[in-house]
Amino acid sequence: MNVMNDSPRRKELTRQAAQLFVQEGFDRTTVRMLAQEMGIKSGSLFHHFRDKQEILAAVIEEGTQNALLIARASLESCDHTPEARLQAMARAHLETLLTDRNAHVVALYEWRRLDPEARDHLIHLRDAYEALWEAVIDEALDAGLIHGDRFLVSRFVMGALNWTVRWYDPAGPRSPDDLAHELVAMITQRPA
Amino acid sequence: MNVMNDSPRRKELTRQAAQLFVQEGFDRTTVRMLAQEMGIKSGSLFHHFRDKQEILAAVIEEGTQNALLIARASLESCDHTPEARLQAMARAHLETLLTDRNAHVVALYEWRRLDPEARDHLIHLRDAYEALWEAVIDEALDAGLIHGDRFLVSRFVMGALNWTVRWYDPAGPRSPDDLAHELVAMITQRPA
DNA sequence: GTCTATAGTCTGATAGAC
DNA sequence: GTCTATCAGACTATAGAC
Repeated sequence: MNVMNDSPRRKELTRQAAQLFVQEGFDRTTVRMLAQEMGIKSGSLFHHFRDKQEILAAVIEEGTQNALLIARASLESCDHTPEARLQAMARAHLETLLTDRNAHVVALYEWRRLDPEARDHLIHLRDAYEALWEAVIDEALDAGLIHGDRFLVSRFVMGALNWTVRWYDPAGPRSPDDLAHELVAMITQRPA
Repeated sequence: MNVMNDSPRRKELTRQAAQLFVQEGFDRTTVRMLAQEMGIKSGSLFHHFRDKQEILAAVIEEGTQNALLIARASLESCDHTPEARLQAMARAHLETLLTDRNAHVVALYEWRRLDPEARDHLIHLRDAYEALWEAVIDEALDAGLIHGDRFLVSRFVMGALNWTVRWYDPAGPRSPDDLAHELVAMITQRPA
């Protein structure tokens, strides 16, 4: 069994697992469902992953890493104003949540299902992503664009964004970009 | 089996189930765990509830009903300004989520685990609670206290509040009331 | 790398005595 | 209203052939 490799095959299997975990939740997703989605039998799955937990860890690592990369790229290609940077972060966050609709959602909603060892391994990645957010929030606070406690504002903003997964309708009239714009408008107190 | 009764016994069992559902999640909570928490054997559990699903429905009904009652009471005993009312709603919401720490959390986080019939039965209760929120948001919008789209502002505010469950530390320095105050300050753009 | 077959465990739920 | 005993099915994971 190939533990901890990064083969393209494993990446693809991880992507398919993510989709099922979002649809059904980790606990309700059986190894048989995963295998079927991947077009193999359940026994074969354990050639690629040691156990079901390792699949979850792979999905969450992929989801957080991806969110981090996209957020960084987004920050590098936007205007250098606090408001533009805040908006870029919100848009990037929503796009990984609502457009890809898989690994990042799993990272947020199934984090508690990780066993302690996997959590210890992935917590640094998660911290890096949250640190990026807090830096951008800090800039907005320093510029007087928003007000309040840095820790609480970060948590509230991320919470508002994370919860969109529960109600957002991709077929509806609003794009993730619209949502990002409206959220920033809400906390910077400008009419949308 | 006593389906759909409201005996004090059943209420108490529902309360204990809620605690386990929050701790472990619905899927990972077995009927044996529930029975043990209740001080009976697993077979006896089915005298009070038809099946595991019915326990979940009872918890969610209890949690939403309670949130609705507390929110209404909170609105009736606060000042009649849009800001005070917004704060009262936020405080009530957080108190049912973070202080009771059971049934309302289950209502929010395990809603998707309800089977379709139970969802149909409970959706009106949930709608009533959300309508209360939207009314208070509307007042704040009309008064110019906040800006934006009524639907989006409601969803963002509720998301920010709901996500506190994931990070709030009851042993920390902040009370639910502090959080409510900071959230309202954030969206009304006043220094905390 | 995938298959078949299955071990071993846990699950929700039922039956019937008390 | 609670108990004991148990069923039938589903679950993760393994073994060994190809």
